[in-house]
Amino acid sequence: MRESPRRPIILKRRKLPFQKSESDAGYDEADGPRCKTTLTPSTARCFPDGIRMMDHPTMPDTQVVVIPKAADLQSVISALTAKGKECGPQGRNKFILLSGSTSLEESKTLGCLSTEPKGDLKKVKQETECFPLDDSLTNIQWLGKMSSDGLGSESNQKCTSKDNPSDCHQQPKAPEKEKDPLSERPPYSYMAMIQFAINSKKNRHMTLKEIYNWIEDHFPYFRNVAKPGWKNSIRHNLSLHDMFVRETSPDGKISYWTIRPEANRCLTLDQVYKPLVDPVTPTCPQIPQVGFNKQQKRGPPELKKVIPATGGTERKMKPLLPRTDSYLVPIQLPLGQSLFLPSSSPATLATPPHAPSSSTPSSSGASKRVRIAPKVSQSDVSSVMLCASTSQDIKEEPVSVSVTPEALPSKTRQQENSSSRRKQRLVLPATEEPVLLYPNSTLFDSGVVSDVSPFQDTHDPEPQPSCKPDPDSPNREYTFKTPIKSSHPSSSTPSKLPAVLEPWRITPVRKGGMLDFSPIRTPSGPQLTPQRHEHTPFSFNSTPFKELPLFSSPRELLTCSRPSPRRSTATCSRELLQECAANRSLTEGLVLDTMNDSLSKILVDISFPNLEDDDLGMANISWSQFIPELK
DNA sequence: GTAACTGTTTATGAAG
DNA sequence: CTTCATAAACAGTTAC
Repeated sequence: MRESPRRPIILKRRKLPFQKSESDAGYDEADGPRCKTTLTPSTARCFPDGIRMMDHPTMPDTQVVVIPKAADLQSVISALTAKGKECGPQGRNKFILLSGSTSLEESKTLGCLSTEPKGDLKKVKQETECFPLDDSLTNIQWLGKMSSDGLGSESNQKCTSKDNPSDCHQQPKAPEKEKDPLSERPPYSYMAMIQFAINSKKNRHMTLKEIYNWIEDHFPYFRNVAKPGWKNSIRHNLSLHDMFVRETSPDGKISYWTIRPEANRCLTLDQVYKPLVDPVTPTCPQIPQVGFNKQQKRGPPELKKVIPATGGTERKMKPLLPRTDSYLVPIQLPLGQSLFLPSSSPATLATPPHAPSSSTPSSSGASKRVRIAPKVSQSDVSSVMLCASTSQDIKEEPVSVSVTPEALPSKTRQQENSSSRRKQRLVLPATEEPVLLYPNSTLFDSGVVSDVSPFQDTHDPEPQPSCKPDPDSPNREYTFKTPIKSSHPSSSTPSKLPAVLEPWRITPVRKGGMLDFSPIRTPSGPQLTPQRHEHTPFSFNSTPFKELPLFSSPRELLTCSRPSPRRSTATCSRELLQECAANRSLTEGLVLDTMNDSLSKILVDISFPNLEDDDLGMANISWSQFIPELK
């Protein structure tokens, strides 16, 4: 490496301490009084009947909101948004949304809503819906009232739109920059630019060449200034990040790249580029939303840093990171026993005893670098993925759909058997799409039991059709990624903390093609099938996710409200899970905390499988009844 | 066969 | 310690 890479602005740290930082207060000075967290009639504005809100027992800034199924989610979100705004950063501005049905059968966490004091709500989205998200929700413009006319500088917004005329309006022409846009490197990371490129297409897939072209077209720097190596970097990024999925055309002749829908925030260039109206005024609405996280403390200085010394009048980019800066944090809702029903699904808390250490990247000991796992065929990979990616990068944990060798095209199989280094597996055409086994399983041993062998070929004989995303969506079969992406941390940007080590993060697949991000573990039932490993269709092992402040367990999260060291959580987590299994008193979920991040989407979905048998009627039950802790 | 392209992986360093 | 950029080796594919 001869030259130090210029770190894109977006690379600014996004990670946030889970606990609310006092420094955050710096952004809300303009806001009204901090609201007291307790829900009062004044704060509970216009919520449809049946909505229950309660303060989270341990998270001072969070409230649990139970929304009747019939309720209009959007209106609720709007109301919550308003409420969050009122509350300001010190108030309860995060909401765990639980959908409540007349019975709890379908109750689930819809997501978590985090609001910003500034009022630009972090939207909540029912991520069980198909991806990619509708632009209305994924559009980040809400983040900062941005106007696309500020697109600027580097993004010369040339409307190339050969493929996508819509790009023209999507990426409005930027005022010509005075500054020699041709020689200025865009402040975006390759990952971001790739996303911009891919998202600029309606079908959201692009060939490598198209990506090159798009980038060159929109960022002349790469055409005119950058060394040829930038293409290598593009390829590298495509391969490296889980969010990018390579697919081939039905005829197998064309290879194109897509973004995993659940990881796709549908970022487009105009969405992240915003002029800084008043560079010296940190009160810019966007600022609070910038995912500067730790750097937020420094606030303005950081921001200034990204302002061109010469220009100074505009912020080069909206510090919205396409990756996950969001914080998916596990939560656990203490629930009455009644909520725990014997699982009809393989979901289980019965985490097989395993030695997480063996698969833990950190377990490599002193080795600074995580070694890449040995090449394994995809079919051998049994990894568990939790998918809750929200960001660009969310660095998704590998999703692993176990594919039987038979399911692979012969060619692919041959490659697997060959000594070829090429490990990537293409997304298969829908017709060849591998099916999941045990779709309901929420726990995949393989991932968990890494000590045994994460690469064991499960050879699950019976594929399951469930969890089949839109056939046209890249969302199908993420498994055919390289092992590095799909199962183990390895690479120049090593993935950390394999999801498999944290069973509580495992997401079951829900039938009907809907994603179910529920990490909830139900007591292991008879269905617990040890062989079931890898079949989560989506995994969130992309970078962002890895960045999440992880808790060894939801309990830890709730009780500690602090980030815990990532790498030493496996054991604890397992123990906790076992404990949970024992007392059946916990419901776990993930909370995506976007409070301090740019992330706007909530990808949390906690489901309560098998509650249909439960007699509880949500409509008639107050959470406080079975969640005493929630007062 | 060869070059070019594409994709994967490893390695390293800067910045935060 | 993490994230990202960069470089490069290497392998598979494709076009000529």
